[in-house]
Amino acid sequence: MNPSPRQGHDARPYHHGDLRNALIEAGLRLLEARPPDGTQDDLGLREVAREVGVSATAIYRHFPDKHALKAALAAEGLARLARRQQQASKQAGRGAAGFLASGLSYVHFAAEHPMLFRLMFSHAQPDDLLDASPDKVSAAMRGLREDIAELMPPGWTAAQRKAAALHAWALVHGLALLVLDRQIPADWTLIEQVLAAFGSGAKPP
Amino acid sequence: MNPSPRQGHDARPYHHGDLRNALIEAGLRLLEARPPDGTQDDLGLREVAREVGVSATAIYRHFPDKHALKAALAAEGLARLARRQQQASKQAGRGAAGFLASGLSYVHFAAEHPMLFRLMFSHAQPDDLLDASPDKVSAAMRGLREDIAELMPPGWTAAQRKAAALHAWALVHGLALLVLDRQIPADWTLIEQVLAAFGSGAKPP
DNA sequence: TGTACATCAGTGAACGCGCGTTCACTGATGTAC
DNA sequence: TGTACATCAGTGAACGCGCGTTCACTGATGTAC
Repeated sequence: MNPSPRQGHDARPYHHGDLRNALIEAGLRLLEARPPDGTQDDLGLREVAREVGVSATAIYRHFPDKHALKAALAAEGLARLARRQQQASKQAGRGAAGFLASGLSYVHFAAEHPMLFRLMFSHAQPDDLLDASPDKVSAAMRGLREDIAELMPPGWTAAQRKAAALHAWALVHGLALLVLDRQIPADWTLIEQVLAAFGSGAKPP
Repeated sequence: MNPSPRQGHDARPYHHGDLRNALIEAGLRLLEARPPDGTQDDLGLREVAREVGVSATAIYRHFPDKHALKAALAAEGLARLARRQQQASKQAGRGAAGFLASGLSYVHFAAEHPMLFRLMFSHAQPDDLLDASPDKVSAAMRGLREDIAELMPPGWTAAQRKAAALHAWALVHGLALLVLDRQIPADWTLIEQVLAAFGSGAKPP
């Protein structure tokens, strides 16, 4: 009958069994609140527990150790990036416009969630994501790669397609990190121009 | 007369007045010895002192704080990268071959000194390096940009040149970091193929 | 050449801190009879 | 409906650790006379 079984003084920001989700959300919140320059190095286990309002040791009911918690955060970030890219390219249509939208959303995501973006790639499992497919990072990348495939003339060889896909990923990834590390200004007109030139200029070597 | 004034029991790896250099070299050595995955987060002040064989507080004679020490390491790394790029492109000649050599040396440097490369960009001063010039990062980038300038058809506008320079930098930077984060294998044939295609395919949008 | 003194690079103890992880525990919830 | 018991999420104290920085100091080197 009582929807809140923790007698009255229960003001926790999560319901029974949801501490795992609450921890992930808290971790994301802390990452968002961090200075984007990467100065404040590491997300702390105790820090996340504090944010949720729970003892530090409670985390060990849901994650074997600190690394597992961070990996879960990275996975959530990758899922969100993938969702955003798919959404952007679907909305823009196929072909060059889709590629531009997808690539721009990649850089935008990094700029808006700098510390999460850094965490995603420092905790993604090492794997050849251009060939091997069914893991989370490659899921996040699939949208971008499909758009690139659409751009390529049908006569291209597999090697040319692979090189073009790598080129596109490296380009947006490099742009994202140069913006995050403040090596270039977040000049979206310029960035869009670079991506658009790549999308429209694609041709076999 | 005595070339080693520190009576006999002087087995320090540096000469009088050279502790600053010894600290920087020790820091570089420690960075080289670190796992490349970025797992071992931070270079410690005490750690560097230990490597030189000196008390931790001795560092404060030469650097105001930990950040200054790391900035000096970053500056040294940037200088080495710049030297290497200039050397590579000079040897390969001007034009597309020079660009390819310069870009490849960028990615190679990152792959060979992963933690130093990361440090360089996490401690470089935030600045617009595409326009503003006379600092250390832009010195490191100048070689690459000059090679790109050589590639561009004379009829290009300033905006097109700027976009192409950014494209080239983002491309090699992205490739470097994807390799460091093990998102792609260190497949040098493939990487060279991507850079060569970019170098030869440059044309105005 | 010898003495007095200032300089200054490096020392070592101490500070307060936050960290990840362990451990034995508490106390509410769900189940069996 | 009531009682006995197992489960299990979360607690709080404690561990050992390494960190950056401070402080008063030591002792060798260089300089002035």
